[in-house]
Amino acid sequence: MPRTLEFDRSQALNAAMKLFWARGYTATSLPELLLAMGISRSSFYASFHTKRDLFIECLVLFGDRTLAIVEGELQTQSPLELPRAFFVATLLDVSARKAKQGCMMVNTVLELADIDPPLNRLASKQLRAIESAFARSFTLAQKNGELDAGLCADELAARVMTINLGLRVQSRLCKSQKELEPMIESSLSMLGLAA
Amino acid sequence: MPRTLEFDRSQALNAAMKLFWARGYTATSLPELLLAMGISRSSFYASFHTKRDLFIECLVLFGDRTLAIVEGELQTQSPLELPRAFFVATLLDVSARKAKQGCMMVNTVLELADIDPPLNRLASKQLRAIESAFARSFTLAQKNGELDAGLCADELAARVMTINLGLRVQSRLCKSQKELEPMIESSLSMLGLAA
DNA sequence: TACATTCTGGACTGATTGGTACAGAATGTG
DNA sequence: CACATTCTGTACCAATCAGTCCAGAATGTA
Repeated sequence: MPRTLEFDRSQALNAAMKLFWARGYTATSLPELLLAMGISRSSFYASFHTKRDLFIECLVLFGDRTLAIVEGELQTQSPLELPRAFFVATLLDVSARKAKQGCMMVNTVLELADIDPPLNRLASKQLRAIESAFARSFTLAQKNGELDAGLCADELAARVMTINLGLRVQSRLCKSQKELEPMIESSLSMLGLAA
Repeated sequence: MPRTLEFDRSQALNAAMKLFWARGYTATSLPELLLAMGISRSSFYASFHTKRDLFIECLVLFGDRTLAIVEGELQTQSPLELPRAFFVATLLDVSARKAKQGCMMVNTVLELADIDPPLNRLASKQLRAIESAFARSFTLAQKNGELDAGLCADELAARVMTINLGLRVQSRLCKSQKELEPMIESSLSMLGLAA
């Protein structure tokens, strides 16, 4: 079995994800993808099948990484600190470029809601997975007595998600990270989780 | 000066806006637009110049109408009731189809942020105009003593806007209006404006 | 070194994109 | 009725789109 693959698949996938993340599905053309991924057309179709298949793979990658951030913070942070840790990790502790790109799942939902329902459902599902992770951590906090058991953990998680979605849109507006920081503080105080 | 225009310009513009609103800029093709507007290619270019020019006109129309809703509610509602009135008017007191379309300005920002900066700036400006209208009404309420003068009116308006953006994204997810209603109540209680 | 196998670059396809050109239909004025 | 003017339908354009195809380059095995 001679001639091995001449490019790093996961590296190419990562480059594609960056591009889709920044420019969306429709506006990212195949030639642009090939250039960013550093591969040729035939290698592309041999390894990734279609543009849409590649997009799905990128979306899953992005969703998994985002979920990993939440789960990761859960290891070291108290559940009450989780929303702040998540906002800081994804909006402030990243390059200005990444912050401006917002969240790939949110971008996808807004771009493709009426255009490609299956992709919309996939992105929605991934967002719900993140919301569930928050809900689980709040339930845990209630059992530990860290969090008032009167509040419904699911509703609190839903509030965090609405705020989160709002902040993602704000980060795609002209706003710099300097403007974003007080917004995050303000949001946390709305949630009753201020410092 | 013989032969008058054979179509209703504002009606055609309205049809175009509906389509752009639902499907976004890139995914709406010229043939689709012509069909929805009920005019032919030459009439289109004679009256609207380019697809992009038409989109700008639609975006301005949408922004003006949204702002008119805020200003309109201001005539009859107390400033403290304004956020609820706005959410209800734009998310619940509309058809399910319209609710699912979200907000055209938000959709535009997310679709075109990196693709067409001038359009992004236009949509951002329109969103800021709405935020300003909220801020003005809160300042007024403080002078009337309806609202605690300790709170900063601008920051309260910014909070309303973040929540608003979050709800617009939620409305583009699979969520029905039945699921949206408790989210609105929950959001108002975060803002300290619950019933 | 020779072969089988696998990958790669570039030419090509048909469809679709936004935009233009122009002939002819329609209508108000004289 | 004739003309000038304006609008509209259609054919057309170059560019770009995603996707296919195949000749030839590259490499592990024998």
